[in-house]
Amino acid sequence: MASSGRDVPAERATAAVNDLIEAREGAATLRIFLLQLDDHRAPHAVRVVDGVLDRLSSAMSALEVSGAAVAGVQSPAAGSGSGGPRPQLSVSSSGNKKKRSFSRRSQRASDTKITDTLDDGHVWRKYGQKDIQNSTHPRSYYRCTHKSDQGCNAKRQVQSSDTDQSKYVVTYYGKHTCRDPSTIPPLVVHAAAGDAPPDHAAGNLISFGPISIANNTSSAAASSSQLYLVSGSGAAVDQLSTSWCASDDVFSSSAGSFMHMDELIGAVVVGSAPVVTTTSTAAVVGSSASGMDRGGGVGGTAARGGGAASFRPSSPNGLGFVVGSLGSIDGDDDDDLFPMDP
DNA sequence: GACATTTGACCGAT
DNA sequence: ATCGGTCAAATGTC
Repeated sequence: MASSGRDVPAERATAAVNDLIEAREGAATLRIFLLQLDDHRAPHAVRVVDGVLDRLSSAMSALEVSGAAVAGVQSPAAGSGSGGPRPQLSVSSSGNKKKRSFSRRSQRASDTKITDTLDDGHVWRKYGQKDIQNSTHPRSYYRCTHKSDQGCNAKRQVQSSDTDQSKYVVTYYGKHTCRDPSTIPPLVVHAAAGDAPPDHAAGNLISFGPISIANNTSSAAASSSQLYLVSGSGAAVDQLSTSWCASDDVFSSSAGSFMHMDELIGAVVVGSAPVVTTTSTAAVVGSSASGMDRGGGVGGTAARGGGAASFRPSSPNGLGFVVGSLGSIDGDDDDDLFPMDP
């Protein structure tokens, strides 16, 4: 079958080039690390790594000749310099069914990898699948699951390898601008004397990463619902304790017990994920947060400074959530802790 | 009910 | 005309 001298598929070549690049970067990192080692064997290790780097460099320069064509790495219209995608073509309004603004392929730099797992630490949402001309396997199209809530434009295409069924050719487009809950360091906003929490909040500060709200998003669900709770009493303020939130129950490791949401009266929640849309970071959302339940609540504090806020209806005591950019939560200071998408 | 996936249709590029 | 990427309605799952 494959013995007829066919060219290496572009995607495989691209993957190979990318692997070389990554290998070289890794080796370079390792070299730096070795140079910092206080070990008599380090110089020898550095020489070995240097050799590896040389080999990699020469292999890459050899590929570079035809590599320009090979590389999806540097797609023709790759807009790294030109500011990304070319201007959107006018949306066809002729059709009464579907209209769209296209972002065509090859408009952004891509990064192709061959992996044996589809789990890359991000949560993806599949939005299409196509049979591809010279491929035996269909290609699946994914976008970051945080596209809707954070405007993350990362995408990937996944195709089973033609040569090795157990492997996938994964091509990434765009970069993640979202914050994955599992990778976010807990954000703790210490209440300074000047920006004291509201009376009833008793200094409880809760921060969380981007959330998808509903506890149903497969692997992300668990981490999405992590809450970090800082007790507001005395020295405990400086103690960060990890809390796990399942539905309405919050476990506080410092408290050593489960707390019901209702007990967290007036806690201030600071997050990075605009549950609503990225354009509404300054909106107070009481009824339309896509995932958050709605209802009335504390309001005052949570909404102060312009975080998008929504409130759980099940919380008669008015636990408030501030969702979205922290913004100038305590005044006019432009003290955003999270960069928000335009 | 909310969210994810499937799948046929649409549409721009080639 | 064909291909590939995306949309969005229908469907499935929790």
